[in-house]
Amino acid sequence: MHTYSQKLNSNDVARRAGVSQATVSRVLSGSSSVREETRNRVLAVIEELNYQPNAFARAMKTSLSGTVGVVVSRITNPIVPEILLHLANKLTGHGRQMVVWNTDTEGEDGVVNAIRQRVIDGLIFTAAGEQSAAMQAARKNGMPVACINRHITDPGISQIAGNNLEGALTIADYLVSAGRKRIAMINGPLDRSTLAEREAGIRQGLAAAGRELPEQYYARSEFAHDKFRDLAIAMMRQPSPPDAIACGNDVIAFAVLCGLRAEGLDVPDDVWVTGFDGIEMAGWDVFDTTTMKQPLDAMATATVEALVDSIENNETEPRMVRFATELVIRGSTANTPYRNC
Amino acid sequence: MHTYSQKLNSNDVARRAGVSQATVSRVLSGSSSVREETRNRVLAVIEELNYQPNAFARAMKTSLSGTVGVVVSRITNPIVPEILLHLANKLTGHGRQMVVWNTDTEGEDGVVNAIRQRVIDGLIFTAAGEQSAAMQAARKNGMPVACINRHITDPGISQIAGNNLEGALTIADYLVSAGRKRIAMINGPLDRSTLAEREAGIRQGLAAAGRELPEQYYARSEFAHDKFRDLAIAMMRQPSPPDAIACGNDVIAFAVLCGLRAEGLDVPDDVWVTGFDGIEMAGWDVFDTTTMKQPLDAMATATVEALVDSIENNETEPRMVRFATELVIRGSTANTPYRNC
DNA sequence: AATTTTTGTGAATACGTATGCATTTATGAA
DNA sequence: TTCATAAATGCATACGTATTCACAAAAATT
Repeated sequence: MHTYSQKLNSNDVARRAGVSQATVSRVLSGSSSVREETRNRVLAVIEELNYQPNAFARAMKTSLSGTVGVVVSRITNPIVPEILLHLANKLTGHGRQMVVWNTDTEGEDGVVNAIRQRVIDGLIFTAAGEQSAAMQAARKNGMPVACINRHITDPGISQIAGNNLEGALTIADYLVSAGRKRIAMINGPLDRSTLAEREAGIRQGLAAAGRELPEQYYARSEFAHDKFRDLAIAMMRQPSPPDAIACGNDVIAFAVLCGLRAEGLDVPDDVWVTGFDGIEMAGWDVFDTTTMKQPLDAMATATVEALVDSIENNETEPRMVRFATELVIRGSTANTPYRNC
Repeated sequence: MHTYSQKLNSNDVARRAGVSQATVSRVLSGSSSVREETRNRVLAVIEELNYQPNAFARAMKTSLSGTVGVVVSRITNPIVPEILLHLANKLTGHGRQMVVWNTDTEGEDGVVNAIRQRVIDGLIFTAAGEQSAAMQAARKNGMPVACINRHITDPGISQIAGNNLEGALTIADYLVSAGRKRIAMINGPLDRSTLAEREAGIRQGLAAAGRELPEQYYARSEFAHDKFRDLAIAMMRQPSPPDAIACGNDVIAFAVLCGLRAEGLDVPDDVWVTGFDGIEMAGWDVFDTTTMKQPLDAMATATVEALVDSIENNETEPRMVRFATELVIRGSTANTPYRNC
């Protein structure tokens, strides 16, 4: 038999330690100096009674909850859990919790309420949403915000992302220098800054080689596996199909590979495929996708640091960080060496 | 120019509406009866001032936060985001928020603290963890708990899962009746009830057909893509390789398919493969995996209902629900019709 | 009309912590 | 030793809500 841990408060601790409640509070928050001996006595009682400070009372006084919100657009997009994993690890390291909102299916009401009620100390955006209700609510309520893997025009907000333009330039150069003649691109919505920047990089890279991205080698659709798959099929059924398809990200590349497989085409013999992001699945044999790897771990670290500094130290200077990406060559392109200049 | 929404409290509303603070509280919580006219007047002022009740103060009084915790083992396992998506939707429908802990990399300290401090009203377990620190802490602190997609021996906890045994029996019957002669199984850790139950189902199903699962056709490893992949390769290199591999779940099946592809084997000509779960990716062309689909949406609904009832209505009777699964036949097995008896 | 019951409302209090202010104790300089 | 200064601690209060108790008014019952 056991009893639920009875509700203790700092007064109980204070009484037993022979100090005032204020001292207990000071020991816990470390805000003010407490004599070594007194501190140890209090800590011993806390240990002995198994006392846990009341998070709500603390939050009410400080207006800080220790919780950070994360807004994602589609949690089932495989890159999202990878990002969430890193964010959660970093936040845990700061003694913070993570609330997740999936705006795709939930809508934004939940986040907006949380912002207005300030039940979170700060917000991380993975989803686009420059003009989203959540972003506007955050701005209006003066809530610290950081964006990971997205660029927005507001210069007052910390933004941590990979260098998509440079990465895409490298991909274009890699494909051109490997002798690909008819390079195509399949991309997703351009209101996602990552995809827009990568497309710009591919176009720019081709132009630098005196090439271009002709209309019939370019296709774009909203974000849906089957749509990308069908675009790939349609593209390869053209009279003169491309011999390389650069995709806006790995997930698009997977869908394209599915389409090619459905058409009975061989990769890389018939056509090369490249992705972008370097998510785990890209290394699986069935995909084996050449990709541009983003350092998600470092990006998550930077994002959390920026946000936490903004929360704890009233740091107002936004941080704009671009991380270098790394070309990972795999079987979806012939195994040719490539020296990045 | 704008100002941040100034901090209002229920006293401000009360004053402006010409009532007492208690009445404002009653209007908001709906706990007690308020005259129609008074209520409307208060609501009008709330609207006018754009007042938001303070969630922390409310939480302190009621000892309820409106937040539910979800414990997952590995958020990057593709079935996890699918489950989280459904859970989040249902929780949002109940006006609740979701905190996620990924015990694989974060450890359990975060959850345990949250439990002890009661910053969450209830907890949903996706991860195993019958003997986990979090589960024990939840029990010790009398926190409402529900398990989805996992079975634990504690009969005092609501458990919602698919009928793994029946589903696996069906798979075995399907493979046998389709004429597969050498049926193998590749599985993950048996301390995951889902995998254990499915293995039992396969064995039982084979036995019912007068067959068995010989040692050389059975392999198991911890949960890691490469391990499953290598197990598949090793199994197919045997003198008399199997002509069908039943996998503990879809993700294992994906790894097996990767191994088969690496070996240059054809599916389903050389060997059939089945998964279990029916996650989205199983329908992608590169996998095209025959699987046993679990009704995750319904399962999530049942889980959240059980937990919320337990929280709000002090419902103590645990709910044990098993959902029927559905065989989805795809290209990883020859497209033979199957009549489930 | 007189009584009982119900309904609506206000005053006061408690939840558990952090912190400004006042006070005591320790420390160091003269 | 004496005084000035710094460090350590206690007292009291505020954070914003929910809720008990008391009471008045209205409704229902006799």
